[in-house]
Amino acid sequence: MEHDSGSADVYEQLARIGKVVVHPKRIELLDLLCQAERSVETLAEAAGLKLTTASAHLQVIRQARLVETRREGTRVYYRAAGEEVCRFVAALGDLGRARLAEVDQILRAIGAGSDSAERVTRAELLERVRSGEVVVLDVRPAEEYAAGHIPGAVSLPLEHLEARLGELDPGLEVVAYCRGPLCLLAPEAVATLRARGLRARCLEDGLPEWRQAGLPVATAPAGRSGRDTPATAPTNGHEARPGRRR
Amino acid sequence: MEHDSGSADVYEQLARIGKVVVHPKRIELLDLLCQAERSVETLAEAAGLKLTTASAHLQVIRQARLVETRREGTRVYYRAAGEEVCRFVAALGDLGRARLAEVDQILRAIGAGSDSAERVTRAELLERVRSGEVVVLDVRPAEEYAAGHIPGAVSLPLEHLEARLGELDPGLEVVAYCRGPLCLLAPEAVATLRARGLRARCLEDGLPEWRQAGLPVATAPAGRSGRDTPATAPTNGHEARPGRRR
DNA sequence: CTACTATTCCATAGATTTATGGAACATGAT
DNA sequence: ATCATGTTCCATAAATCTATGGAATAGTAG
Repeated sequence: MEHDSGSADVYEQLARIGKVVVHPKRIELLDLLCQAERSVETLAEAAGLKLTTASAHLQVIRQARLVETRREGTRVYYRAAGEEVCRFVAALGDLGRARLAEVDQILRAIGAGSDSAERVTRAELLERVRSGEVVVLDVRPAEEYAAGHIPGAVSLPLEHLEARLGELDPGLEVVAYCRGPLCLLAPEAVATLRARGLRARCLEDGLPEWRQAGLPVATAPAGRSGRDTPATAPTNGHEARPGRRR
Repeated sequence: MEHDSGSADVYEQLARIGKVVVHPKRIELLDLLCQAERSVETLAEAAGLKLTTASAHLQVIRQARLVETRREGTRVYYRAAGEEVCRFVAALGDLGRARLAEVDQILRAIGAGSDSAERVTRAELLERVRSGEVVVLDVRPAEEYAAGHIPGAVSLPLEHLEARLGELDPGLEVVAYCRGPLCLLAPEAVATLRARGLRARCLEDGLPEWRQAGLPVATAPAGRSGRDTPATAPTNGHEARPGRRR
């Protein structure tokens, strides 16, 4: 009564968004989509879902307008519908880490927890990469690197890390990054590297946060070179747009 | 495979939070709790719920650790469990306004939409209130004013606005604020004031955003009895000592 | 102690959601 | 045209969620 009917409608609308994040797999899908555009099949596989189930989930997310689609031949590519989506997912993760002891516990179990004294800040990384003191490692899957990465970073997906350890200059410190605070790829990579006697640290957060901080993002084919050709890949329009910050 | 089992667990935990915002009334409750601490009965009434239903919803929110409780005599007071909660609710609202045309439409219908050229920025308000050019009006219910308000603001709940119009100096411009971008109180107040020929504008956003911007928040009696020594320790001084209204 | 109040717990009927197989569609190749 | 592939739509059984009345629980006042 204190609230007009108008407000009630607003909350009803917002619940449409809530409906998306009530299911763990949908959060996972959304998280993946904040990294890069992907086809249904790829998403299903990455999230461990049957195809039809994944499609159903994607429909739910789509009805909330949190994703947009693009058709390429017979495939349909989904992508996050704007920066607010990524910001929302980030806020959800932050809240989880802050309030749910379980989340922090899980993360901490592999050294990704909040005992992050070991993490490199974005500012520090920017400075040290400029002076050539460190090598930046993108340990996410190659597609995600291709869709957008820190300029100058080398793509070395975690799954290939062991096999390609030799490519790293043992004299340089490694700074690894991945999808964000909830992602375990970089912490695992760092653990592996340290076990081999290399100096390695994680970047604070991941690529989405880097992007949201307004820092430059490069898109280029996944290759194994230190050099980058910041050519915009036409195969995905996700980060092609100059996205506003803040 | 690509994801370790650990990650799956994390998403499962985050879905606990999602479960809260899947129901419109729970979003509404959370929104109210970001303004001030409240008893179950008050919350039920404010959200238009039966008591047991409200209690049930609050249990769900509690299980996600998004609220904390405090017992005072026979009453139980709920409050938002930290600033991250308010930030999350704000992110949800932002996302809704950005992506769901329906939300913006509803808000716009009463002049609270994104055609906010008319809004006063926080910086502007700070400056102008210092030089005494404007009077700041808190049009939320008195309890919420008591729990925290912009220093120097006058409490004049919307429901009493018409009756107490005479108290306003017609020479000064009025800046009204309420709960935030989704709240309709201030826009309505401004509409009323303008209809009477007064100069009036809304503040951008509401008190939670003011607080999150790091600006000072005062807690004090609304104009009645009451101590104003913050007894609670959480991030923001949720303190209420209202004489029961009505 | 008893009476009373504010809240939570419990049981349940009714509504909604989920996973999934199979059918239907759209697109590109033959 | 026909076929193959990737995706969506549809139907459904199993699981989960919601609102609500009534009972149980704490705290307070006589």
